[in-house]
Amino acid sequence: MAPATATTELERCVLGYIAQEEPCTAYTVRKLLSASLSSHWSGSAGSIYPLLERLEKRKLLLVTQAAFGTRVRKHYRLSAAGRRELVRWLSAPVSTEYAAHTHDPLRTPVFFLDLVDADRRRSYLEDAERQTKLNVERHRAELEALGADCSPWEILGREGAIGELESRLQWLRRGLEMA
Amino acid sequence: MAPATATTELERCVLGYIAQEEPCTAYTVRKLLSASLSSHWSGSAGSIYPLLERLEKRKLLLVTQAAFGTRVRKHYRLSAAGRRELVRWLSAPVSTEYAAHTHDPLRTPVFFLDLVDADRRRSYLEDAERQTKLNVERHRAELEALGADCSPWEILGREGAIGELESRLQWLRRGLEMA
DNA sequence: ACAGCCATGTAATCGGTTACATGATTGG
DNA sequence: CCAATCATGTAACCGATTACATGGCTGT
Repeated sequence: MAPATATTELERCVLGYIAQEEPCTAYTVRKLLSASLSSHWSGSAGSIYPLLERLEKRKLLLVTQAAFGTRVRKHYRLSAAGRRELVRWLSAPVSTEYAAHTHDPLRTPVFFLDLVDADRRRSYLEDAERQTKLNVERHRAELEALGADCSPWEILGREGAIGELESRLQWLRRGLEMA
Repeated sequence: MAPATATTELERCVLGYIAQEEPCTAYTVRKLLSASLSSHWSGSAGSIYPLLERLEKRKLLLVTQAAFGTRVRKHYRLSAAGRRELVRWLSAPVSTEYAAHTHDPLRTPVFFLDLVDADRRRSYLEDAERQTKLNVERHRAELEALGADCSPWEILGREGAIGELESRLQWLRRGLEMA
């Protein structure tokens, strides 16, 4: 009987990080998230520390405490239940909501571009293209800098993000031809 | 002096909808959002009614009330300030945070696929591919059903979503070759 | 009459953010 | 020794979600 474990995307992502890095601390997780080139999650303290407490309370994590001056430093590992939850996430079926998720903050405005003049349209699309190109380069550089020790799935994941940006770029260029 | 107008993406999107449909009601906006194939926004009552109140309080919207039995029905239009805010959104420069946004809920798990066996990897990727393909078809059908009366930018926007899904699909297929 | 949809809202909750407070460690 | 950085948290807020409550309209 799975107790209706409504796990958020971020919670599962953190489970994944911990599985790869265990034993590790909250700070490790935060650094991984804030190092990400995607602005989707910030890895702020206010999100991670309570999240880890939640996972611990749900017995998905095992904690070992070590002295750290006056404070304690907690090292997290996955529990058996945590590993099960992770495996569940990494198995079909994919939630239909996740599959239906399409979103691009640069795209939303495009739906309304007929409301402004051609100059503004051009300047919007040009700026969007310029910034997206920069981001593609950033992602490529990071991918290249990635050691050969990382898993092929890590590489594939990063290539997926690059693919997302490149399709966006190509699409913006079609927009520019129209503008 | 713009008074530090921190407008959310959803707020601006609603401004855009109202500009296209004015005068219109909260319900119109809700229907537009919930009809969207993207699961990013739900258009729930709890989000839209308070949001419109906020925009009204900030003088971005003009309201005319009409009798509706005991209740009132509010018709919204853009104010001059609302139109300015909208134009600002539809002009460069694009916020760097928006430009850096890359996210795909189907991709995140892929980073951790080395943690499970080949069977689960395959089943995950196959299911993801199947569902994504379905979504591409849904989007295409809607695009085709779209009347010729809509703006070319509306069409471009929808094609952008399709492009996002198609790049995802292509990428999932590369994953399947690896799995 | 009443079932079912159209339409407007509210309340509780939730998962994140920013900003703040504070302690420990390291390098100049 | 002091500044910067590493590291652990907390508090206030915020914008969304779900669930609920209610009223009005329409067709049978």
